[in-house]
Amino acid sequence: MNSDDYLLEDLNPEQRKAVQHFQGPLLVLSGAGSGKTRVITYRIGYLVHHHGVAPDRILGLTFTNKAADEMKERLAELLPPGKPQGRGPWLGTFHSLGANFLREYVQVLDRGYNRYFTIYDQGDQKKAVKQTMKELDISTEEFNPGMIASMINGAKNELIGPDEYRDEKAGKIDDYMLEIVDRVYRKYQANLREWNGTDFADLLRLTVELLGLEEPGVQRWKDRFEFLLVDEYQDTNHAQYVLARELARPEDNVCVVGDDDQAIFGWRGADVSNILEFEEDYPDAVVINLSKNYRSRKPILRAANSLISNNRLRKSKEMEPLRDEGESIMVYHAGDETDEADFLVQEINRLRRDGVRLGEIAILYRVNPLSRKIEERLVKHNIPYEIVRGTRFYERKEIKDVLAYLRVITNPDDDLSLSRIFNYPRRGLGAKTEERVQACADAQGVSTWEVLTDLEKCPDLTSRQENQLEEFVDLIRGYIEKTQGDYDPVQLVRDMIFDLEYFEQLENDYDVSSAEDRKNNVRELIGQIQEADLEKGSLREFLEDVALESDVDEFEDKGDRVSLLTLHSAKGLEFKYVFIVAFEDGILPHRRSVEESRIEEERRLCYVGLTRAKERVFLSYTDNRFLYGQRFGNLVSRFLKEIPDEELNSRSGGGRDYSSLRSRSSSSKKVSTGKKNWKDFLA
DNA sequence: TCGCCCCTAATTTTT
DNA sequence: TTAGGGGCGA
Repeated sequence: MNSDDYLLEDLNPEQRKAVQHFQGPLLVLSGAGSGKTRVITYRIGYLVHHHGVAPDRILGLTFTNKAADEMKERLAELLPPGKPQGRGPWLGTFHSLGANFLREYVQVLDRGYNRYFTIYDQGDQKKAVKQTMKELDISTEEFNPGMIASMINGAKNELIGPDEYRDEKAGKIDDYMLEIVDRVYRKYQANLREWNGTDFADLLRLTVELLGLEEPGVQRWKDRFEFLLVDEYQDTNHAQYVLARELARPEDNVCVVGDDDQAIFGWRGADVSNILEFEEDYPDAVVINLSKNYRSRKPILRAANSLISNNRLRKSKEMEPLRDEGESIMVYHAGDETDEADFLVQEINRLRRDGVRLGEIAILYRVNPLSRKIEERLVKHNIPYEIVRGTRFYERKEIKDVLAYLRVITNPDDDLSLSRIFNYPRRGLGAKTEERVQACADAQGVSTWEVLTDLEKCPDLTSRQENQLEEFVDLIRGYIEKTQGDYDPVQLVRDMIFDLEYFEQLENDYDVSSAEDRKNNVRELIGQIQEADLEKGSLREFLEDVALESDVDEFEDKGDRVSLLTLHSAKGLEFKYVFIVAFEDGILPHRRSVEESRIEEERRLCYVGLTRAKERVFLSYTDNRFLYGQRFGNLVSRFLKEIPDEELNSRSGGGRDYSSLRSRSSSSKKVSTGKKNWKDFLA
């Protein structure tokens, strides 16, 4: 025994095997509640302490910043004094790895990108696509820009570039559509280059492309990593799969950790087959199944096991409950959605009386609007709650506005950000003016800023327009100049907001409380810039990473509250008591998933929900649900009968008599027959 | 150009 | 129900 083997003490045999595995490919199937994070962090610790691997030769890839941060924390506790640590392992998301790499090497691609490229998020991307379509005279009514954007993303995630798109997709999608997407994709990509911008998918795609080049710097960077760990491997898309594969080469010291039963992001390009086929990709892979569940009481786990066994596309395995028996799953048949919410209130109060903290309770739902009614009743009964992941901080309009100003200042070619601030706060530069300037820029193949700084390039502007444009250019130029020498970024932003009369604009556009919220958000942003503890004179460092960090709630004080969240965002979390509401066909499984025959992912979603619970699960449904302004007659979820009866404990609640509502709803033309079935919805 | 009103569509979310 | 976008009149 080595003195470093203290790391192995608190691991079970399977976990220990995963931690001790040294070189070569390793697949760790980590069921819910099996101690996955512990295995990953211990494994890194063990590589360093036992095998003497230099920490900076280890790369750990995650999906979220949160997961990466958590790993860093746990690892800090783990790597006790002893060896000088030097540079630590690289722990981060796929995207941040790509972004960092590209900032250093993107110019090697020689396509006009430079290290100050802007990273566009999903919202920006949609706008960019829309603008591109306008330039191409493609109707944004006939073709939904969001849909085109997601098709482009889909292609990028499959590493299909604009030049390959047509050939790759020919025959797979409708010819007409193919033609449109092909054109938009090419032009969109050309625009990104011109604007020195990338979207999220490009961070991966361009990284993969660059790694394929023989450039010595690139190869040195790549060879720096000797051991690779990938968390949540079931969520990788093709680009991420290839990226991991390339980075692992040639030694293939790659350890992937994941659970095919928790793959719930197929709709955004994640490909379960990456994990299902790992053993084919790496024939000499060692496979370890972490099947011991430390989290849930037996009834919960038996229910979850039974449910998920109905999936066909999965590795056959079962979680083994280590915890004791417990209470059965309560199924509540509510009279209507109000009755359902009151059931929650009642049960939560009961738990509370038994000494349960509210923070140990979660209410999970399939679609966000379901939270409304619940919130209403929780408020009414004075139960504190928190919506986990509402609108993300960096997606708020006011934050995007301010960031857009900062981006334009550091990268004026960023047309998209420029367009965002062009007339906000309003300065009399309307859509027509913008359109005209953009058309000039487009015609000459240059960025809008280039045209703006030389208005002669754009002949047919009225003198009034010219004056206003010049004023705008002077404004931006003023800020650009301020960033040339030494300056205090926080002061710059404060001055800018003051000069722009940005707060006044907000006050003008929103009611008092909303404007106040928004102003506070801007103040919060300034606080974050301050906290970022910038090197003297650079906003750039802050802007570089800001697009990749959407974790909001770091700064909010977490009191003792019930958590309300979607099933998707519950992944990776655990609570003592879990309520899953609207356990109804059409909602879970969702109607659209049923229509598109994607039941298995819905079942996994349900599985994820159940396995969040440590002590007890409550399922509720109603055949009388008011949602989207209509009343629906839903059936209980088909998943209910996939859970053995003996694990269930059913109850029914009263509801109002809805037959009388028929007359009332007849005033609404839409609902003349009272209740509707999901089947009829949008039929 | 601005602002209001009407219409429509409505999973899931991270980067 | 409600948010967001487009159309239209001032």
